[in-house]
Amino acid sequence: MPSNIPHRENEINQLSSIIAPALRGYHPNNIFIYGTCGTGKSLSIRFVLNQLEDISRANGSEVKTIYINCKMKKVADTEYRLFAQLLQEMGVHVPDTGLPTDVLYRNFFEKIDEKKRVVIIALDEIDSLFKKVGDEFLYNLTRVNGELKRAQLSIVGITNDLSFLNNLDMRVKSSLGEEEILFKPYNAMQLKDILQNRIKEGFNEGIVEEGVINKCAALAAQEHGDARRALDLLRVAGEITERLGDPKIEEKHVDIAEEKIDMDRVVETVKSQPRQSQAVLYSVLKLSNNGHTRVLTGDVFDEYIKVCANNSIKSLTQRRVSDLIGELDMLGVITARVISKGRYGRTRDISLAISDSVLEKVEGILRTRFGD
DNA sequence: AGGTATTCACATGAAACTATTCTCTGAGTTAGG
DNA sequence: TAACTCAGAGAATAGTTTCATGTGAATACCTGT
Repeated sequence: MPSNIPHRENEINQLSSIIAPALRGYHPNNIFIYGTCGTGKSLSIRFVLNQLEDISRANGSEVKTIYINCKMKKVADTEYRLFAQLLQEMGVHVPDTGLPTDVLYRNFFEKIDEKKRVVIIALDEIDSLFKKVGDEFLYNLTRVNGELKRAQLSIVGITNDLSFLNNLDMRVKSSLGEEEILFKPYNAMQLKDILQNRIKEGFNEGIVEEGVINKCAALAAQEHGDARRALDLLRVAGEITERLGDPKIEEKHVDIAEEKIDMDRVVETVKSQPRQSQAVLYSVLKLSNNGHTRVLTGDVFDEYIKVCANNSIKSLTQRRVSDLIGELDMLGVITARVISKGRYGRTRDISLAISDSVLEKVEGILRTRFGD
């Protein structure tokens, strides 16, 4: 976490002024924050919440802030786990399983309401949780305030899905969206500034060439101004330079970094897929190697059955394979477009979405796992 | 020629099932007093 | 009598299967000219 956050002064001020009443024991409005990824949303809210806690500690007011990322696997990606995590943050341990959800819910209320205070909960990537379990938990949470006797609860929702608010139930929408803040993407100039800031803290002077900063900023600006992307590029370029023993970071290192980030991402996701999903991917791979111009769901399924037979794996239904193909598409390993071939049905047009060098590596991994 | 109806090959949805892991509870057992 | 053991009921979750319904447009089939 950097010590200062350039180009987000406005947003941070807004956030602060909305949240500040907490220090005087008032209930701050619920806030809804949106903006694409890498625009500093999480960073800003965490910064503000930290400050709030510091100040409240200093002047003795009862404020508790909780930051939770709803996307983290095994942490808060279901309603049960969200409340489990909230309770954890309040200092109560709850088991992973075995308890009914509404018990957690009750415990949570009692815990919050045990004394007079203001509690602020920031739910990052709230849309991913919503997609999994619907908006019931949000409704419950927003409704809480009326039921609490002593404490006050405010919610900060963070999402990178701009249309998220529209999908919500009206009641939740009006309650959660009391205040809205939009984080705009950084432009290339701002990205440069951010990079320069970090370079001052992270690198020795004169190591990073001017062109490198421009390049990182430009590449990231193409990806809707994603600052994290820019910083990753710079960091990986730095690592590569160090490994090669070169004295300075140059543009060519950024090129390698770009390639490597992509490669690592794909290889990691492929490796971490369950066996069935890998088998499906392997089938896609084999088919497109055989020069099929158009790989369709049916083709993949047939091939997949063969792969399963060869490896004595229990094969799944077509329904499931169809979903797996969709998942691989989401992961960006393959591209699967739904097309209609008129009289000849509707299916997915599937192709690989990875560059040749990465492909080679992936193929190696899968081949050792499934043979020919 | 132009318009409508069919039809294909899956997509997409919903519900239900399987297996695993874990808590809670109460009955039965056991050790110690 | 308190402490311990253990089986059974219930939960949460991930990953599937089963059943049901949806769908875009290339063709087949009509229609009237």
